Parts: sequence; structure tokens; C-alpha cells
Amino acid sequence: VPELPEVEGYARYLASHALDQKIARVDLRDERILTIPKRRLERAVIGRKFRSVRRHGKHLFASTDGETWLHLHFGMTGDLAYYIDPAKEPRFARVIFDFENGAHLAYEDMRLFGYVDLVRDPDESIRDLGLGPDPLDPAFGLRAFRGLLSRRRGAIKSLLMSQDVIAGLGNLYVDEALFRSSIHPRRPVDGLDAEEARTLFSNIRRILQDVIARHARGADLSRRYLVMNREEGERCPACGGTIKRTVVFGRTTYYCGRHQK
DNA sequence: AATATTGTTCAGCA
DNA sequence: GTGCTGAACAATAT
Repeated sequence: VPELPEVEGYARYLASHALDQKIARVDLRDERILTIPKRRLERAVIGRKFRSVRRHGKHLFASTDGETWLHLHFGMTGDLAYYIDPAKEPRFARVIFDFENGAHLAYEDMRLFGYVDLVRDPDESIRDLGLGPDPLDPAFGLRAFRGLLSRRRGAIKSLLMSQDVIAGLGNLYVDEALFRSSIHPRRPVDGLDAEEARTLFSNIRRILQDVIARHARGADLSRRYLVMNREEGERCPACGGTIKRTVVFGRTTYYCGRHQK
């Protein structure tokens, strides 16, 4: 599931493969993926080139040499593929940008929960979407994180999942951060002490950066990650306790019944 | 054939 | 009104 680290991977992938090549045509395979009319997408990209890439949370923006940015959200099953040989086309390609040089950039999304959009300006779009700060933004520090936690009362997992509070964490990495921080997903936010808030903040960053780095190397995640042990009854890779399963904020949640308090 | 998944929207409660 | 939780919904492979 594309959360912040995966979308960061897509952003780097697009930046290293698909920039500065003239787009000859747009091959739209399923209109349902568009938030805008087909004609507008074509007008915005045909004859132009992608120039730069930005990411905020789970959202990706690619500038064109025109007035607009391509805006991608990946839902649950979204991905990008750059290829020359048409046989490499992903099975669930929804939009394919055909470059003049014969290469292709496909946006694929089996379950269609993502979307392909156009915006005038990423910052304006981030505001319109109501997104909170990106946890890897260098300007986002412990102070700002503590500010997000203050005057809140719900379950910590619900808060971290809310994109309008902090943008980019999803079900898996929220569970991971709480696991690493020994915090139970249902703990009320106002019950966390200063030390726990600090630990949680640094673990969120550490986990996201580690996953990004491992993805970049094509490496697997550590077996010590909860993500690798998401099954009820499994042994906790940290303390040997038992992994429990429950539902928080409408999402399947795994945690260690022994060390997450 | 039930299940899993995300983000959005709505209903309900304190 | 605000903040929060839970349910329903979209789509589709397994």
C-alpha cells in the first residue's frame, strides 16, 4: 500500500526516468481514474515535458513546462512504471504517457482508489486538500509535533492516521511507529507524556527514512519490523510477546500485547 | 464468497 | 459548533 515511503520512491523514480522527454500522446485506458475531463489532461501535457517532482504526504506532483502540475494519488494499489517495450505495460495501466522517444510512463491502479488530477500549484493544492505537515519536512520538528498532539483527546492511532493532522502515514507505518515506541494504538493522545511524544516523533522519522532507504536499495525491510509480522498470534520481534489484532479508526490494527502499553 | 485495503462522507454522541 | 468514532461506500483480485 503506497504510504509516504512508497510515494517518495515513486517520486524519485519519476524524477530519474521520466523528466525532460516530450509527451506525444496520452493513452487513457480508464476514464474513472481522472478527476478532470480527458481533454484537459491532453491539453495540459501533450507537446510538453515533465520538469520536476514534488511530494507531500502521499501526494505526488509533477510540473510540466506549461501552467499546470500533474497531481497523482495512489489509493491502495497505485504505482508507476517506465518502460520502452510495450510488452512491459502493467496489467492495470489506467493512464499511459507516451513519449516522443518511444518510452512510456504508466500510472497503474488495479482498484481505482487513486486518481490522476491537474492543479495550478502544489502548495495551493495541499491547502485545498487540507493536508497537515509532511513528517519528513525539515521544518517540521518536535515542537510542531507536540503542537499537533496538544488539545487532542482521541486514540493516538486515529490522530496519526488523519491526513489533515500529519500527512503521509497510513495503517502500516502508524502501527510500526507505535510498535517501536511501545505505545498502545488506543492510548488517548492526552495521556502521552513528553518523553513518549519525543520517542514517537523520532521513531516516525527514523522508520520513514529507513524504509525509503531500503526501498531505494531494493532491500527488504528488517524482520524486526512489525510490518513483517502482521499476523495474530505471531511472536513479537522485539520482546517475544504475542501479536494481537484489533480494529482502531476502522482499520485492522496489529500490536504487541506485552510491550505496547 | 468473504476479505482486505484508503480516503471521503455522514450519522451520532459527548 | 467541535472533536471524535464508527459505518458505509467505491473497485477488484485472491
